[in-house]
Amino acid sequence: MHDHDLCIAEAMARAQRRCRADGLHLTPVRRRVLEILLEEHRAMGAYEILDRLRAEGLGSQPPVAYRALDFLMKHGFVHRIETLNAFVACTERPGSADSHVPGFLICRTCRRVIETCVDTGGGRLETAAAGAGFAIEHAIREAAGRCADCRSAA
Amino acid sequence: MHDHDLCIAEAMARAQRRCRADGLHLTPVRRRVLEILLEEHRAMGAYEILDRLRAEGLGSQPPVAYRALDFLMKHGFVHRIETLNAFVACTERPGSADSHVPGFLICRTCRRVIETCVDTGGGRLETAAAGAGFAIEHAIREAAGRCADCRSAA
DNA sequence: TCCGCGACCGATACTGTATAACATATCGTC
DNA sequence: GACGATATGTTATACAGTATCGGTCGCGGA
Ligand SMILES: [Zn+2]
Ligand SMILES: [Zn+2]
Ligand SMILES: [Zn+2]
Ligand SMILES: [Zn+2]
Repeated sequence: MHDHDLCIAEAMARAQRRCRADGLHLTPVRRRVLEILLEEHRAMGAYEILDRLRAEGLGSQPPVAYRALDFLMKHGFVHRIETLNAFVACTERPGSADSHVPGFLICRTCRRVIETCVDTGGGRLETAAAGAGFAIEHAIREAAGRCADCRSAA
Repeated sequence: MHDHDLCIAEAMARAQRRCRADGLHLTPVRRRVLEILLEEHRAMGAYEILDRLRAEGLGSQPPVAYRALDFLMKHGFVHRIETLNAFVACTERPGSADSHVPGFLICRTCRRVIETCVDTGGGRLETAAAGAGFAIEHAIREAAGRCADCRSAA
């Protein structure tokens, strides 16, 4: 069991420090989007996030949410889950400068996401790329399935 | 250099045999969608495929294309490229019964896709899944970058 | 002081992706 | 012919993402 309020507070404090240190503007909208993703602790669609913002008077149009998400992704606070067209707060190395290569375990029932750092290089994909003269710029690994909680609940 | 007409004909013949053997209905729409993807030899959006079908009088509404793609994916003739929300004909083990785990090298310039079979098990993602009690049902690996042709063209 | 500039936000409108729901057609079986 | 299973036609709508314009605010320089 984990103290989720504390978990959120710490993550927000870390983000705050990182932004201050690097001269990034963690504006109210951006801050709140990150907070929402940390609170939910699961993958959320852009329009679901937008609904929250709207309810709180922080912007009601798609570009508001997408701009905030772009900022948060660019600086490593949030990841995009391609298989869901959704977004999740980084739990592994949030805001790390070297954009780490994350792998995701995505529960198809509760949409909670387990993030892991995966190695690059040496895999079959990298071998094939080298053999074909293909220059990899960005790789993703995502696995769908069911988390421990949802399995025991069934 | 490869004889693309022959490449398509062989792939279609294989698909035909497989469907006959397994009692699957390779109907005109399904057949044509597979053929289009083989001809193009790159990732295509559902609506791009639909435009072709429409021009040929084979159906004009989104569900027509999506249903054909669902059939072709279900039986391993076509793969979905999650990072592009697009579809590509399987070139590795088309129609193989055991749904193989494909990895994709996706050129961001020409949208051509290199498919490779990647191993499952032993990777960090699998290790993390085992540790967390997460049951992986479906894993994907996609890498974006630039193919050899597009790199030498630049 | 005033101006220009850049960063952010607000809003409209649009494109693109995907599915729900219901109607129709076709075919082999009883 | 009635029936169930399968496939297709059609309408409507939900969900995802972008282009573009305009406004505001803070800040540095003429
Ligand atoms: Zn991360
Ligand atoms: Zn779950
Ligand atoms: Zn070919
Ligand atoms: Zn290319």
